[in-house]
Amino acid sequence: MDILIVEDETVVARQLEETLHQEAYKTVAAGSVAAAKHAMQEQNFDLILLDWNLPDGDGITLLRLWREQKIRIPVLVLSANITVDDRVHALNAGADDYLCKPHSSIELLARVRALLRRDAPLKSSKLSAEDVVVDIIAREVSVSHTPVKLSLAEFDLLTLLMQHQGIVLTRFQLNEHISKDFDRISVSNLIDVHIRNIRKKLDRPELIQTVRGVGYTIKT
Amino acid sequence: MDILIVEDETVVARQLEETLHQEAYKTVAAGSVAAAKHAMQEQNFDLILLDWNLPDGDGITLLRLWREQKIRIPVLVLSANITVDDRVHALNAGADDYLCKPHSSIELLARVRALLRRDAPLKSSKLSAEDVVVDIIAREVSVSHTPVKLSLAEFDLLTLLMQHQGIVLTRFQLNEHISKDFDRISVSNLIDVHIRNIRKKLDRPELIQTVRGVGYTIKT
DNA sequence: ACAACACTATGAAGATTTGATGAAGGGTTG
DNA sequence: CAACCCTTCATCAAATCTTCATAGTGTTGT
Repeated sequence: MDILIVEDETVVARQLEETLHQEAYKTVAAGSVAAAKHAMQEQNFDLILLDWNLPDGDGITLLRLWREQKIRIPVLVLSANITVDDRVHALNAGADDYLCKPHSSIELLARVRALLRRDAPLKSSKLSAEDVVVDIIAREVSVSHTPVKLSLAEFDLLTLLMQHQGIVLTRFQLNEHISKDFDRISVSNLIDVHIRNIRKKLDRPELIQTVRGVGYTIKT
Repeated sequence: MDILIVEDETVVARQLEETLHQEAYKTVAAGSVAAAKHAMQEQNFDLILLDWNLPDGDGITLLRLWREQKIRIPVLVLSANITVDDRVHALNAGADDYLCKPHSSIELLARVRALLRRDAPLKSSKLSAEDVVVDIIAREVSVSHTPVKLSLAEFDLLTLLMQHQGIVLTRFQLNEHISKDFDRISVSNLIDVHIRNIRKKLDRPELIQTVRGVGYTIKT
């Protein structure tokens, strides 16, 4: 079993490697996004340990990239202080599990074993409403079994709405989850435009309902 | 609005506080049953977030104690367990709502808002009178299981009346809750018109009763 | 009981707000 | 540079808010 460790702090990386070697896993360490990409081209891995903060980019972008390339290797995200929202972000981007640092070696090994077990396949990562299915890990959307291509923002918006079926989400809440610049306050109708594009692509005008004066929602 | 957070894991407690601070709620964290009791004697709270598992006792006992003391502050129970039994136990003990961990900040805030919107604690996020049900989180109204579409002002007015069943609300009070311009003092029969429209849409003329010379009310 | 009054209900019209939509500029990527 | 995506903007249509005039109903005093 080969495990790729993407972690910039060499001390932490070496600890991880030692722990994993205890159970005879083979490891490769990459200290940056570039190194991780390179390693992935060189070799096939069975599992990836991915640090959230990297010197030349962040883990979430890398993870999204892999998932878009249909790379379905289980990914265990590591983060120093993972907030509830980070956790949501991680799962949205296609992570299979997450672990807060610092952690015990027992905990790490338990999760690694769980992810490597073939008979326990990746957790159900699909959300559905009507005949629309969103696969978070594969980052694919389909309407009555026909795949539909959504852009990044469109996918994230649809996912958020699907994850909160029955709850009305305000434009502000929706905007917070798709914008990378936290400080920028959008006064435009950006969300409206994205929603419109989603509706057009899915050809299901009724799926996302407008709640006038409040926001948008997908009913249960 | 002051919120008491009873949670022993400091990491989780801090996440909760951060989330709540986003919407300008003031928070106090207590890491044990003893600390929670002490905090309750020091200060008045508008809402309590209560973890189910605590180091020196469990949440359900604490909740029962409070309810026996006629402490009627809304309590939102947090738990890692998802079983139906736990949920039933929590509601039986006097909890107002129930949330599983991990959860998104949006979900938490939605439920917190729903619970703070009323003065008298009620189970779950739904208000009802006769066969009319108002779901605050989904922002849906139904009459004998048939959904009814209300406008923003109509929904807010009906909600306010439902939250204060048995209490007569004056036009001034009702107006304050739906108007965005604080300074504008309505001298018109704006509220009357909204009430009329609600009555017409719900087809329940008796639900909202007119109290001549005072305002409107919904009886218990 | 009756009139005078005060308060509420109702219908409709005008004003305002909100969302939908098409198009276009700018940025990024391959 | 070509394709794609994000973002903004102007405009139109529709939903909603607000006002007003008038009709209806209960209340009070004589």
